[in-house]
Amino acid sequence: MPATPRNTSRERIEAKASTILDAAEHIFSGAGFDGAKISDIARAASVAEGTVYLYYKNKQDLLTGVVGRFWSQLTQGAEAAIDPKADTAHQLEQLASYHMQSILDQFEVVSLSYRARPQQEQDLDQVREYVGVFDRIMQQGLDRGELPEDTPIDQLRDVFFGTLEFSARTLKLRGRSYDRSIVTNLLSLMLGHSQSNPEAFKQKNPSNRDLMQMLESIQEQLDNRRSN
Amino acid sequence: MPATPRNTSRERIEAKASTILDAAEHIFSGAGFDGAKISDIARAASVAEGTVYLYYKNKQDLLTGVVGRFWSQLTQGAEAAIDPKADTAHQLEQLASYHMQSILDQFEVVSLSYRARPQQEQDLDQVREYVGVFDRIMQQGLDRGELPEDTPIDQLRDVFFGTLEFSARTLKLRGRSYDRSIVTNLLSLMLGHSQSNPEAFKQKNPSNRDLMQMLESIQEQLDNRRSN
DNA sequence: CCCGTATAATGAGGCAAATTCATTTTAAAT
DNA sequence: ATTTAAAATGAATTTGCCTCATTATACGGG
Repeated sequence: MPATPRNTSRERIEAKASTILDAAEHIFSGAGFDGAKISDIARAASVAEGTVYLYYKNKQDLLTGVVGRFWSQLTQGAEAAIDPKADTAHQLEQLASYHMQSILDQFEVVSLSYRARPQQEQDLDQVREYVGVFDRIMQQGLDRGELPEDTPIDQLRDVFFGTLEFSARTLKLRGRSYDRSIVTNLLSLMLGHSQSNPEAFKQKNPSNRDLMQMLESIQEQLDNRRSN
Repeated sequence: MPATPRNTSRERIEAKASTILDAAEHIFSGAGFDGAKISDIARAASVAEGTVYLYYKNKQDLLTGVVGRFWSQLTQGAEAAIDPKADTAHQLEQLASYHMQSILDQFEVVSLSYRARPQQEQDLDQVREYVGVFDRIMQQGLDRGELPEDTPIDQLRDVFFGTLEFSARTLKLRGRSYDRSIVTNLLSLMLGHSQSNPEAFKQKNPSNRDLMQMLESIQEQLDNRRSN
Protein backbone atom coordinates (compact mmCIF):
# COMPACT_ATOMS: atom_id res chain seq x y z
CA MET A 1 0.00 0.00 0.00
CA PRO A 2 1.88 3.00 -1.28
CA ALA A 3 1.35 6.21 0.61
CA THR A 4 2.33 8.83 -1.90
CA PRO A 5 0.21 7.55 -4.78
CA ARG A 6 -2.79 7.29 -2.51
CA ASN A 7 -2.41 10.87 -1.54
CA THR A 8 -1.87 11.97 -5.07
CA SER A 9 -4.87 10.04 -6.19
CA ARG A 10 -6.99 11.55 -3.45
CA GLU A 11 -5.80 14.96 -4.45
CA ARG A 12 -6.57 14.26 -8.08
CA ILE A 13 -10.05 13.19 -7.19
CA GLU A 14 -10.68 16.29 -5.14
CA ALA A 15 -9.32 18.37 -7.96
CA LYS A 16 -11.75 16.81 -10.37
CA ALA A 17 -14.63 17.25 -7.98
CA SER A 18 -13.66 20.87 -7.73
CA THR A 19 -13.42 21.23 -11.50
CA ILE A 20 -16.93 19.89 -11.85
CA LEU A 21 -18.13 22.25 -9.16
CA ASP A 22 -16.56 25.17 -10.97
CA ALA A 23 -18.32 24.18 -14.14
CA ALA A 24 -21.59 23.78 -12.31
CA GLU A 25 -21.27 27.18 -10.72
CA HIS A 26 -20.58 28.74 -14.07
CA ILE A 27 -23.49 27.09 -15.82
CA PHE A 28 -25.91 27.55 -12.93
CA SER A 29 -25.01 31.22 -12.68
CA GLY A 30 -25.56 31.76 -16.34
CA ALA A 31 -28.68 29.72 -16.92
CA GLY A 32 -30.22 29.26 -13.49
CA PHE A 33 -30.84 25.91 -11.91
CA ASP A 34 -33.60 24.77 -14.22
CA GLY A 35 -31.95 26.13 -17.30
CA ALA A 36 -28.71 24.31 -16.61
CA LYS A 37 -28.38 20.89 -18.19
CA ILE A 38 -26.14 18.26 -16.71
CA SER A 39 -24.81 17.73 -20.18
CA ASP A 40 -23.76 21.40 -20.30
CA ILE A 41 -21.99 21.11 -17.00
CA ALA A 42 -20.27 17.92 -18.06
CA ARG A 43 -19.10 19.53 -21.26
CA ALA A 44 -17.84 22.60 -19.40
CA ALA A 45 -15.90 20.31 -17.07
CA SER A 46 -14.62 18.18 -19.95
CA VAL A 47 -16.04 14.95 -18.61
CA ALA A 48 -18.78 12.62 -19.71
CA GLU A 49 -22.26 13.08 -18.38
CA GLY A 50 -22.08 9.95 -16.28
CA THR A 51 -18.89 11.09 -14.62
CA VAL A 52 -20.66 13.94 -12.95
CA TYR A 53 -22.69 11.36 -11.06
CA LEU A 54 -19.57 9.71 -9.71
CA TYR A 55 -18.84 12.89 -7.80
CA TYR A 56 -22.29 14.21 -7.02
CA LYS A 57 -25.36 12.20 -6.27
CA ASN A 58 -27.65 14.25 -8.44
CA LYS A 59 -28.31 17.73 -9.75
CA GLN A 60 -29.58 18.97 -6.41
CA ASP A 61 -26.46 17.72 -4.69
CA LEU A 62 -24.39 19.63 -7.21
CA LEU A 63 -26.30 22.76 -6.32
CA THR A 64 -25.78 22.16 -2.63
CA GLY A 65 -22.09 21.85 -3.32
CA VAL A 66 -21.92 25.11 -5.22
CA VAL A 67 -23.91 27.04 -2.69
CA GLY A 68 -22.16 25.49 0.30
CA ARG A 69 -18.79 26.40 -1.09
CA PHE A 70 -19.94 29.95 -1.68
CA TRP A 71 -21.03 30.49 1.91
CA SER A 72 -18.00 28.80 3.23
CA GLN A 73 -15.75 31.11 1.23
CA LEU A 74 -17.85 34.01 2.41
CA THR A 75 -17.14 33.07 5.99
CA GLN A 76 -13.42 32.97 5.34
CA GLY A 77 -13.53 36.31 3.57
CA ALA A 78 -15.56 37.90 6.32
CA GLU A 79 -13.17 36.77 8.98
CA ALA A 80 -10.32 38.22 6.98
CA ALA A 81 -12.17 41.48 6.46
CA ILE A 82 -12.70 42.11 10.14
CA ASP A 83 -10.06 43.85 12.17
CA PRO A 84 -9.96 42.11 15.55
CA LYS A 85 -8.65 45.26 17.16
CA ALA A 86 -11.47 47.47 15.95
CA ASP A 87 -14.40 48.20 18.23
CA THR A 88 -17.77 46.55 17.82
CA ALA A 89 -19.29 49.27 15.71
CA HIS A 90 -16.43 49.22 13.26
CA GLN A 91 -16.36 45.45 13.09
CA LEU A 92 -20.03 45.43 12.29
CA GLU A 93 -19.49 47.98 9.62
CA GLN A 94 -16.69 45.91 8.15
CA LEU A 95 -18.89 42.84 8.12
CA ALA A 96 -21.82 44.72 6.64
CA SER A 97 -19.75 46.24 3.85
CA TYR A 98 -18.10 42.98 3.05
CA HIS A 99 -21.43 41.20 3.07
CA MET A 100 -23.15 43.71 0.82
CA GLN A 101 -20.41 43.82 -1.73
CA SER A 102 -20.06 40.08 -1.85
CA ILE A 103 -23.70 39.29 -2.31
CA LEU A 104 -24.12 41.99 -4.90
CA ASP A 105 -21.07 40.73 -6.69
CA GLN A 106 -22.24 37.16 -6.75
CA PHE A 107 -25.92 37.74 -6.84
CA GLU A 108 -26.63 34.79 -9.10
CA VAL A 109 -25.11 32.36 -6.66
CA VAL A 110 -26.94 33.93 -3.76
CA SER A 111 -30.17 33.50 -5.68
CA LEU A 112 -29.37 29.86 -6.13
CA SER A 113 -29.23 29.55 -2.36
CA TYR A 114 -32.98 29.61 -2.21
CA ARG A 115 -33.05 26.47 -4.27
CA ALA A 116 -30.61 24.73 -2.01
CA ARG A 117 -32.87 24.79 1.01
CA PRO A 118 -35.70 22.63 -0.20
CA GLN A 119 -38.90 23.36 1.66
CA GLN A 120 -38.33 24.52 5.19
CA GLU A 121 -35.65 21.91 5.77
CA GLN A 122 -32.80 23.06 7.91
CA ASP A 123 -30.51 25.67 6.53
CA LEU A 124 -27.17 24.81 5.07
CA ASP A 125 -24.53 24.32 7.73
CA GLN A 126 -22.31 26.79 5.93
CA VAL A 127 -24.91 29.49 6.21
CA ARG A 128 -25.19 28.90 9.91
CA GLU A 129 -21.45 29.18 10.26
CA TYR A 130 -21.46 32.41 8.35
CA VAL A 131 -24.10 33.88 10.58
CA GLY A 132 -21.91 32.90 13.50
CA VAL A 133 -19.45 35.59 12.47
CA PHE A 134 -22.04 38.22 13.33
CA ASP A 135 -22.86 36.51 16.60
CA ARG A 136 -19.24 36.48 17.62
CA ILE A 137 -18.83 40.18 17.02
CA MET A 138 -21.90 40.94 19.05
CA GLN A 139 -20.93 38.64 21.86
CA GLN A 140 -17.55 40.26 22.04
CA GLY A 141 -19.25 43.63 22.09
CA LEU A 142 -21.20 42.52 25.11
CA ASP A 143 -18.15 41.13 26.86
CA ARG A 144 -16.26 44.34 26.29
CA GLY A 145 -19.15 46.37 27.57
CA GLU A 146 -19.55 48.15 24.26
CA LEU A 147 -23.16 47.09 23.98
CA PRO A 148 -26.02 47.31 26.45
CA GLU A 149 -26.20 44.12 28.46
CA ASP A 150 -29.64 43.21 27.30
CA THR A 151 -28.96 43.65 23.61
CA PRO A 152 -31.24 41.19 21.80
CA ILE A 153 -28.64 39.61 19.56
CA ASP A 154 -31.04 37.21 17.90
CA GLN A 155 -33.35 39.93 16.81
CA LEU A 156 -30.60 42.26 15.70
CA ARG A 157 -29.20 39.44 13.63
CA ASP A 158 -32.44 39.27 11.70
CA VAL A 159 -32.42 43.03 11.28
CA PHE A 160 -28.85 42.99 10.09
CA PHE A 161 -29.00 40.20 7.53
CA GLY A 162 -32.61 40.75 6.62
CA THR A 163 -32.11 44.38 5.78
CA LEU A 164 -28.91 43.81 3.87
CA GLU A 165 -30.38 40.98 1.84
CA PHE A 166 -33.49 42.92 1.04
CA SER A 167 -31.48 46.01 0.15
CA ALA A 168 -29.35 43.98 -2.18
CA ARG A 169 -32.43 42.67 -3.95
CA THR A 170 -33.80 46.16 -4.24
CA LEU A 171 -30.57 47.48 -5.67
CA LYS A 172 -30.39 44.70 -8.23
CA LEU A 173 -33.98 45.20 -9.15
CA ARG A 174 -33.45 48.86 -9.84
CA GLY A 175 -30.11 48.34 -11.45
CA ARG A 176 -28.49 50.65 -8.94
CA SER A 177 -25.10 50.12 -7.45
CA TYR A 178 -23.94 49.85 -3.89
CA ASP A 179 -24.06 52.94 -1.76
CA ARG A 180 -22.39 52.76 1.61
CA SER A 181 -25.06 54.93 3.19
CA ILE A 182 -27.21 51.82 3.43
CA VAL A 183 -24.72 50.27 5.80
CA THR A 184 -24.10 53.34 7.89
CA ASN A 185 -27.79 54.03 8.28
CA LEU A 186 -28.49 50.47 9.23
CA LEU A 187 -25.77 50.49 11.84
CA SER A 188 -26.86 53.76 13.35
CA LEU A 189 -30.34 52.28 13.61
CA MET A 190 -28.99 49.19 15.28
CA LEU A 191 -26.52 50.84 17.59
CA GLY A 192 -27.66 54.44 17.64
CA HIS A 193 -29.70 53.94 20.73
CA SER A 194 -30.82 51.09 22.84
CA GLN A 195 -34.29 51.34 24.22
CA SER A 196 -33.06 48.93 26.82
CA ASN A 197 -30.64 50.48 29.28
CA PRO A 198 -27.60 49.82 31.44
CA GLU A 199 -26.22 52.58 33.68
CA ALA A 200 -23.60 53.91 31.32
CA PHE A 201 -26.16 54.12 28.64
CA LYS A 202 -28.67 55.73 30.91
CA GLN A 203 -26.42 58.67 31.56
CA LYS A 204 -26.16 59.48 27.92
CA ASN A 205 -29.83 58.91 27.36
CA PRO A 206 -31.88 60.00 30.33
CA SER A 207 -35.31 58.50 30.60
CA ASN A 208 -38.47 60.52 30.94
CA ARG A 209 -38.52 59.47 34.52
CA ASP A 210 -35.08 60.97 35.10
CA LEU A 211 -36.27 64.19 33.54
CA MET A 212 -39.33 64.25 35.69
CA GLN A 213 -37.26 63.81 38.79
CA MET A 214 -35.05 66.67 37.88
CA LEU A 215 -38.01 68.89 37.09
CA GLU A 216 -39.58 68.05 40.41
CA SER A 217 -36.36 68.90 42.16
CA ILE A 218 -36.18 72.25 40.45
CA GLN A 219 -39.80 72.97 41.13
CA GLU A 220 -39.18 72.28 44.78
CA GLN A 221 -36.26 74.62 44.89
CA LEU A 222 -38.31 77.35 43.32
CA ASP A 223 -41.11 76.80 45.78
CA ASN A 224 -38.71 77.00 48.66
CA ARG A 225 -37.19 80.20 47.45
CA ARG A 226 -40.54 81.88 46.88
CA SER A 227 -41.81 81.01 50.30
CA ASN A 228 -38.78 82.65 51.85
CA MET B 1 -73.81 38.37 -31.53
CA PRO B 2 -75.49 37.61 -28.27
CA ALA B 3 -74.33 39.65 -25.32
CA THR B 4 -75.47 37.60 -22.40
CA PRO B 5 -73.97 34.28 -23.49
CA ARG B 6 -70.68 35.99 -24.22
CA ASN B 7 -70.57 37.35 -20.74
CA THR B 8 -71.58 34.09 -19.25
CA SER B 9 -69.00 32.28 -21.28
CA ARG B 10 -66.31 34.70 -20.22
CA GLU B 11 -67.28 34.22 -16.63
CA ARG B 12 -67.21 30.49 -17.02
CA ILE B 13 -63.77 30.66 -18.48
CA GLU B 14 -62.49 32.79 -15.65
CA ALA B 15 -64.06 30.46 -13.18
CA LYS B 16 -62.28 27.52 -14.73
CA ALA B 17 -58.99 29.39 -14.78
CA SER B 18 -59.51 30.08 -11.14
CA THR B 19 -60.35 26.47 -10.39
CA ILE B 20 -57.13 25.38 -11.99
CA LEU B 21 -55.23 28.00 -10.01
CA ASP B 22 -56.78 26.74 -6.80
CA ALA B 23 -55.71 23.23 -7.64
CA ALA B 24 -52.23 24.40 -8.51
CA GLU B 25 -51.90 26.31 -5.26
CA HIS B 26 -52.98 23.28 -3.34
CA ILE B 27 -50.62 20.90 -5.06
CA PHE B 28 -47.71 23.32 -5.11
CA SER B 29 -48.12 24.03 -1.42
CA GLY B 30 -48.18 20.40 -0.56
CA ALA B 31 -45.45 19.09 -2.82
CA GLY B 32 -43.41 22.14 -3.75
CA PHE B 33 -42.89 23.31 -7.30
CA ASP B 34 -40.71 20.44 -8.42
CA GLY B 35 -42.72 17.82 -6.65
CA ALA B 36 -45.96 18.93 -8.23
CA LYS B 37 -46.94 17.16 -11.43
CA ILE B 38 -49.16 18.80 -13.98
CA SER B 39 -51.15 15.61 -14.03
CA ASP B 40 -51.78 15.99 -10.29
CA ILE B 41 -52.94 19.53 -10.76
CA ALA B 42 -55.16 18.54 -13.67
CA ARG B 43 -56.71 15.75 -11.64
CA ALA B 44 -57.27 18.06 -8.67
CA ALA B 45 -59.00 20.51 -10.98
CA SER B 46 -60.97 17.77 -12.72
CA VAL B 47 -59.71 18.54 -16.17
CA ALA B 48 -57.48 16.76 -18.61
CA GLU B 49 -53.79 17.44 -18.61
CA GLY B 50 -53.92 19.29 -21.90
CA THR B 51 -56.63 21.59 -20.63
CA VAL B 52 -54.28 23.16 -18.12
CA TYR B 53 -52.26 24.42 -21.06
CA LEU B 54 -55.25 26.18 -22.53
CA TYR B 55 -55.29 28.44 -19.49
CA TYR B 56 -51.64 28.68 -18.59
CA LYS B 57 -48.73 28.70 -20.96
CA ASN B 58 -46.68 26.30 -18.87
CA LYS B 59 -45.89 25.20 -15.36
CA GLN B 60 -43.92 28.33 -14.59
CA ASP B 61 -46.81 30.49 -15.71
CA LEU B 62 -49.05 28.56 -13.37
CA LEU B 63 -46.70 29.35 -10.53
CA THR B 64 -46.65 33.01 -11.43
CA GLY B 65 -50.42 32.98 -11.31
CA VAL B 66 -50.53 31.39 -7.88
CA VAL B 67 -47.94 33.69 -6.41
CA GLY B 68 -49.36 36.80 -8.03
CA ARG B 69 -52.77 36.08 -6.64
CA PHE B 70 -51.30 35.57 -3.18
CA TRP B 71 -49.60 38.95 -3.09
CA SER B 72 -52.59 40.63 -4.54
CA GLN B 73 -54.80 39.20 -1.80
CA LEU B 74 -52.18 40.22 0.72
CA THR B 75 -52.46 43.80 -0.46
CA GLN B 76 -56.22 43.74 -0.02
CA GLY B 77 -55.91 42.24 3.42
CA ALA B 78 -53.30 44.75 4.49
CA GLU B 79 -55.41 47.66 3.41
CA ALA B 80 -58.29 46.25 5.39
CA ALA B 81 -56.09 45.71 8.43
CA ILE B 82 -54.95 49.31 8.66
CA ASP B 83 -57.02 51.85 10.53
CA PRO B 84 -56.89 55.04 8.47
CA LYS B 85 -57.47 57.08 11.58
CA ALA B 86 -54.58 55.64 13.54
CA ASP B 87 -51.28 57.47 13.67
CA THR B 88 -48.28 56.41 11.65
CA ALA B 89 -46.69 54.31 14.36
CA HIS B 90 -49.87 52.35 14.90
CA GLN B 91 -50.49 51.89 11.22
CA LEU B 92 -47.01 50.53 10.79
CA GLU B 93 -47.57 48.18 13.65
CA GLN B 94 -50.80 47.00 12.10
CA LEU B 95 -49.09 46.39 8.80
CA ALA B 96 -46.17 44.63 10.43
CA SER B 97 -48.36 42.32 12.47
CA TYR B 98 -50.56 41.53 9.54
CA HIS B 99 -47.55 40.89 7.36
CA MET B 100 -45.84 38.60 9.84
CA GLN B 101 -48.89 36.55 10.54
CA SER B 102 -49.79 36.19 6.91
CA ILE B 103 -46.42 35.10 5.70
CA LEU B 104 -45.98 32.70 8.58
CA ASP B 105 -49.42 31.34 7.94
CA GLN B 106 -48.83 30.80 4.27
CA PHE B 107 -45.17 30.14 4.35
CA GLU B 108 -45.31 27.55 1.62
CA VAL B 109 -46.73 30.00 -0.87
CA VAL B 110 -44.24 32.65 0.17
CA SER B 111 -41.46 30.19 -0.45
CA LEU B 112 -42.82 29.59 -3.89
CA SER B 113 -42.37 33.29 -4.55
CA TYR B 114 -38.66 32.81 -4.90
CA ARG B 115 -39.31 30.50 -7.78
CA ALA B 116 -41.59 32.97 -9.48
CA ARG B 117 -38.89 35.56 -10.04
CA PRO B 118 -36.63 33.70 -12.37
CA GLN B 119 -33.15 35.17 -12.34
CA GLN B 120 -33.05 38.84 -11.57
CA GLU B 121 -36.01 39.56 -13.80
CA GLN B 122 -38.25 42.29 -12.52
CA ASP B 123 -40.30 41.55 -9.49
CA LEU B 124 -43.92 40.60 -9.76
CA ASP B 125 -46.14 43.64 -10.16
CA GLN B 126 -48.25 42.42 -7.29
CA VAL B 127 -45.30 42.51 -4.95
CA ARG B 128 -44.57 46.06 -5.93
CA GLU B 129 -48.16 46.99 -5.25
CA TYR B 130 -47.99 45.38 -1.86
CA VAL B 131 -44.89 47.30 -0.94
CA GLY B 132 -46.76 50.43 -1.92
CA VAL B 133 -48.94 50.00 1.14
CA PHE B 134 -45.92 50.68 3.31
CA ASP B 135 -44.89 53.64 1.22
CA ARG B 136 -48.31 55.19 1.54
CA ILE B 137 -48.27 54.95 5.30
CA MET B 138 -44.87 56.54 5.47
CA GLN B 139 -45.76 59.28 3.03
CA GLN B 140 -48.81 60.11 5.05
CA GLY B 141 -46.64 60.16 8.17
CA LEU B 142 -44.45 62.74 6.50
CA ASP B 143 -47.40 64.83 5.37
CA ARG B 144 -48.86 64.80 8.83
CA GLY B 145 -45.56 65.80 10.34
CA GLU B 146 -45.36 62.61 12.34
CA LEU B 147 -42.03 61.70 10.83
CA PRO B 148 -38.83 63.69 10.38
CA GLU B 149 -38.85 65.42 7.03
CA ASP B 150 -35.81 63.64 5.75
CA THR B 151 -36.95 60.15 6.70
CA PRO B 152 -35.32 57.82 4.18
CA ILE B 153 -38.43 55.89 3.21
CA ASP B 154 -36.67 53.70 0.68
CA GLN B 155 -34.16 52.51 3.18
CA LEU B 156 -36.65 52.02 5.94
CA ARG B 157 -38.73 49.95 3.57
CA ASP B 158 -35.85 47.58 3.16
CA VAL B 159 -35.36 47.46 6.90
CA PHE B 160 -39.03 46.81 7.45
CA PHE B 161 -39.66 44.06 4.95
CA GLY B 162 -36.17 42.65 5.09
CA THR B 163 -36.24 42.19 8.83
CA LEU B 164 -39.72 40.74 8.87
CA GLU B 165 -39.00 38.31 6.08
CA PHE B 166 -35.78 37.18 7.66
CA SER B 167 -37.40 36.86 11.05
CA ALA B 168 -40.13 34.73 9.57
CA ARG B 169 -37.56 32.43 8.01
CA THR B 170 -35.73 32.19 11.31
CA LEU B 171 -38.90 31.38 13.19
CA LYS B 172 -39.86 28.66 10.74
CA LEU B 173 -36.38 27.25 10.82
CA ARG B 174 -36.43 26.95 14.57
CA GLY B 175 -40.02 25.83 14.68
CA ARG B 176 -40.91 28.73 16.93
CA SER B 177 -44.10 30.67 16.71
CA TYR B 178 -44.79 34.32 16.25
CA ASP B 179 -43.92 36.66 19.06
CA ARG B 180 -45.11 40.21 18.78
CA SER B 181 -41.95 41.54 20.41
CA ILE B 182 -40.29 41.21 17.04
CA VAL B 183 -42.60 43.78 15.61
CA THR B 184 -42.47 46.19 18.52
CA ASN B 185 -38.70 46.06 18.68
CA LEU B 186 -38.42 46.61 14.98
CA LEU B 187 -40.69 49.61 15.12
CA SER B 188 -38.89 51.14 18.04
CA LEU B 189 -35.69 50.80 16.08
CA MET B 190 -37.27 52.41 13.03
CA LEU B 191 -39.12 55.19 14.78
CA GLY B 192 -37.51 55.33 18.20
CA HIS B 193 -35.07 57.98 17.22
CA SER B 194 -33.92 59.69 14.11
CA GLN B 195 -30.31 59.01 13.50
CA SER B 196 -30.39 61.12 10.46
CA ASN B 197 -31.04 64.49 11.88
CA PRO B 198 -32.01 67.78 10.49
CA GLU B 199 -32.15 70.68 12.85
CA ALA B 200 -35.80 71.16 12.12
CA PHE B 201 -36.79 67.82 13.46
CA LYS B 202 -34.64 68.21 16.47
CA GLN B 203 -36.45 71.38 17.33
CA LYS B 204 -39.84 69.79 17.07
CA ASN B 205 -38.74 66.68 18.84
CA PRO B 206 -36.01 67.39 21.34
CA SER B 207 -34.33 64.29 22.63
CA ASN B 208 -34.31 63.50 26.28
CA ARG B 209 -30.70 64.38 26.23
CA ASP B 210 -31.50 67.84 24.94
CA LEU B 211 -34.05 68.26 27.69
CA MET B 212 -31.59 67.11 30.28
CA GLN B 213 -29.05 69.61 29.08
CA MET B 214 -31.55 72.39 29.32
CA LEU B 215 -32.56 71.32 32.80
CA GLU B 216 -28.99 71.18 33.90
CA SER B 217 -28.49 74.65 32.64
CA ILE B 218 -31.47 75.85 34.64
CA GLN B 219 -30.22 74.09 37.70
CA GLU B 220 -26.93 75.84 37.27
CA GLN B 221 -28.64 79.19 37.08
CA LEU B 222 -30.53 78.46 40.23
CA ASP B 223 -27.35 77.51 41.98
CA ASN B 224 -25.64 80.67 40.86
CA ARG B 225 -28.48 82.81 42.04
CA ARG B 226 -28.52 81.13 45.40
CA SER B 227 -24.83 81.63 45.94
CA ASN B 228 -25.24 85.37 45.36
C1' DC C 1 8.06 -4.89 -19.67
C1' DC C 2 3.69 -7.41 -19.36
C1' DC C 3 -0.33 -8.93 -16.77
C1' DG C 4 -4.11 -8.78 -13.56
C1' DT C 5 -6.89 -6.26 -10.75
C1' DA C 6 -9.09 -2.36 -9.05
C1' DT C 7 -10.51 2.10 -9.88
C1' DA C 8 -12.44 5.62 -12.92
C1' DA C 9 -14.79 7.14 -17.07
C1' DT C 10 -17.96 6.66 -20.72
C1' DG C 11 -22.32 7.38 -23.19
C1' DA C 12 -26.34 4.77 -24.89
C1' DG C 13 -30.68 3.71 -23.08
C1' DG C 14 -34.45 3.80 -19.56
C1' DC C 15 -37.62 6.63 -17.60
C1' DA C 16 -40.53 10.34 -15.81
C1' DA C 17 -42.72 14.39 -16.57
C1' DA C 18 -43.68 18.70 -19.40
C1' DT C 19 -45.65 20.12 -23.51
C1' DT C 20 -47.92 19.65 -28.18
C1' DC C 21 -51.49 18.64 -31.29
C1' DA C 22 -54.69 15.79 -34.10
C1' DT C 23 -59.03 14.32 -32.84
C1' DT C 24 -63.34 14.44 -30.33
C1' DT C 25 -66.82 16.72 -27.65
C1' DT C 26 -69.59 20.49 -26.41
C1' DA C 27 -71.95 24.82 -27.04
C1' DA C 28 -74.07 28.46 -29.77
C1' DA C 29 -76.36 30.28 -33.62
C1' DT C 30 -79.24 29.76 -37.54
C1' DA D 1 -81.33 19.69 -37.14
C1' DT D 2 -77.18 21.42 -39.03
C1' DT D 3 -73.15 24.10 -39.23
C1' DT D 4 -69.39 26.22 -37.15
C1' DA D 5 -66.55 27.65 -33.70
C1' DA D 6 -64.79 27.02 -29.15
C1' DA D 7 -63.17 23.94 -25.65
C1' DA D 8 -61.44 19.67 -24.01
C1' DT D 9 -59.06 15.48 -24.43
C1' DG D 10 -55.19 12.25 -23.94
C1' DA D 11 -51.92 9.84 -26.93
C1' DA D 12 -47.65 10.95 -28.85
C1' DT D 13 -43.51 13.75 -28.74
C1' DT D 14 -39.73 15.90 -26.49
C1' DT D 15 -36.54 16.84 -23.11
C1' DG D 16 -33.35 16.08 -19.73
C1' DC D 17 -32.06 13.43 -15.40
C1' DC D 18 -29.98 9.40 -14.08
C1' DT D 19 -28.47 4.28 -14.40
C1' DC D 20 -25.56 0.80 -15.71
C1' DA D 21 -23.19 -2.44 -18.80
C1' DT D 22 -19.08 -1.69 -21.08
C1' DT D 23 -14.51 0.25 -21.84
C1' DA D 24 -10.31 2.64 -20.49
C1' DT D 25 -6.79 3.79 -17.22
C1' DA D 26 -3.65 3.35 -13.31
C1' DC D 27 -0.85 0.70 -10.57
C1' DG D 28 1.62 -3.13 -8.16
C1' DG D 29 3.85 -7.64 -8.73
C1' DG D 30 6.15 -11.02 -11.46
